[in-house]
Amino acid sequence: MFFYNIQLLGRPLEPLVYSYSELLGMGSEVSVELHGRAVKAVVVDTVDTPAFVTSAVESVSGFIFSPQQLKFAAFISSYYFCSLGEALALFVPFTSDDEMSNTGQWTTEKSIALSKLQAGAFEFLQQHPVSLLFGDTGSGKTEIYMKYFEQMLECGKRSLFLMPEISLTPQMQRRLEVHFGEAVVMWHSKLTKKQKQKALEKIRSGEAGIIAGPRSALFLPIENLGIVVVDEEHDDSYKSSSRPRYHARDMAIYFGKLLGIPVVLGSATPSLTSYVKFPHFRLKGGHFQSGRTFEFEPHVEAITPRIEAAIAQTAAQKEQAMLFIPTRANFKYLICNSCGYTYQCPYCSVGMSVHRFRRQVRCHYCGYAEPIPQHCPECRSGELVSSRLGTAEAVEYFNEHHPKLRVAQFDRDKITTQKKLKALLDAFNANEIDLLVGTQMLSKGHDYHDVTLAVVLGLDNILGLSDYRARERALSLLLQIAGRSGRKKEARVIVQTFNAAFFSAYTDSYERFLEEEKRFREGMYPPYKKLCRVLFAHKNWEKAEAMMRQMEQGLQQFDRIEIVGAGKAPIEKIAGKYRYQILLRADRSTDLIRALKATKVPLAEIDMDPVEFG
DNA sequence: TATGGCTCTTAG
DNA sequence: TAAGAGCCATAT
Repeated sequence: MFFYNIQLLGRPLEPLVYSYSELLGMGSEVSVELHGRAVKAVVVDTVDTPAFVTSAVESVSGFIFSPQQLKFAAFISSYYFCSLGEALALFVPFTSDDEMSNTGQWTTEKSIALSKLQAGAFEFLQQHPVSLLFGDTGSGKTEIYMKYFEQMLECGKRSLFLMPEISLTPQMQRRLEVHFGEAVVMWHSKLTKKQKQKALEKIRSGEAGIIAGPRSALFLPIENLGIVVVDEEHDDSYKSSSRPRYHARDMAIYFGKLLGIPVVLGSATPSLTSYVKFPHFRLKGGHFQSGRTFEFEPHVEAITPRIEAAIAQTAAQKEQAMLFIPTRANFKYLICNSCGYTYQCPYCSVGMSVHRFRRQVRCHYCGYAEPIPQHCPECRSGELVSSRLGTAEAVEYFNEHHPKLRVAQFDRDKITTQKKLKALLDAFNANEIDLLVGTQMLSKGHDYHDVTLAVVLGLDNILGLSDYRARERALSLLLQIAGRSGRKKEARVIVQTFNAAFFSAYTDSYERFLEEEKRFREGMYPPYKKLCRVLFAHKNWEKAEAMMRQMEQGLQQFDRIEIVGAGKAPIEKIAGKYRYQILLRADRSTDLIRALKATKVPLAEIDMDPVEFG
């Protein structure tokens, strides 16, 4: 009988000991019984005969996690503070019915032609293990990636292409398939079981040459990988907001080092972190280098006469406009005009948003909804007035005041499926829509052919966040949205803000912003310092606070880390749980990890390199 | 005295 | 994470 340390997949547990009559290799995927139920698990160690009674491994699946995958998982587990079993659960195993065959034969339609500038960029990227392609929208970054993929295919290697969101995969798939046909495989968590199996078969057989998808694609069992490309590397969607709270861009870089293969990051508005850490190639130009004029209007978010006129005029010229508002629903808040009370969710310390069509107020954190209240529950006399304009309200406004204008709403409330997304983008590009009103969704790399007016509201709300990246986020958002316009024809960008001095200083050069932002971050924030957030959430606030204080005391023993703050989280309660947090800063992550490992208390949820501070 | 809901403990 | 034990409040 042999005894093994076994990690249960997806469970936050230390390894458990099981026995088996035969010798099992490290990384073997097995099925074991826990509480009378079969659970998938992985063999991670051999151990001596234990003093307690063990049960036997039920079955062996045949899939074996490679030494590299095990090493990768171990790194994720230690860096992001999760069990090895939780890290291993990220990886996609082959199942026994995935067929094995020979390596694929890849044929590409025709060689990808690059401009002189693009060729220069390509050469640059090839010379560095990790590099940043800092290219304006429309400057042809994708062709450069594709050239790299083509070259990989020629030497028999596969390429992994990461993008921030599932919603971006169909259009990229079409684009890749023009050149690479059947060698393209898209992977994401929303694929059906069948589609997943088909994709895995193609990966296993070697037919797949280019594997593309959002962050989960990083954990596919790809043999013979030659390059990893992380497109739109600045995008926060790469950071997982649940355990393991990994950053797929950072993990792609780690993985690339582990395999000894190049990693290419690409963005029109790169993160300061990548800009500082890696050599970059500046790819300028694109559709319309000077094809945008920016106008600034100092105003709180509202549809002003100037904006209304600009949109009407654009439509009159048979051209298209987009309107960005960082808020869903009709209004974000309902405020008492007598006592100033903001109508709050009973389960979360956030305001309820007004959804007039549904005649409801809804909490955007926990989903709780109720009929729109008529009177202030605090003073019982005041009227409730709505504030902070949202997309739905803007759409209704235009429907009412400009009935001939064809308006569509582009946000999470309206675009709930891939089908709806495609239908809307098709309609927009077929010129059946004059004005697209949307949230952050507008800023993602969807294809819009011919927008000549971009109106951007509410940036001050982002700039005003107490987040060290508020400036970076607000400016990159503006430039990403602006970049959706002016592709064929000169475009106008109207920015409603009281911070025109800030935005106007950088609209023509994100690079200049990055250079100046360095000074602001130096000695305080990433990439010059490491941050870590430790969150405590519990129904009982005393318990959450007690655990937080206990951990704070423990952390005070370490002198290479700084406790930036410890107390209530900015959003004190979500879904009935009270939240406390500790923010830590250090020069090196190893010091943070050492202190946290030694101090860990129950309830503590550790978020390394946080991107959210609420 | 049974039943459900909740919290806490523990898993091999 | 998920199941089981223990505890308390309330129904019966």
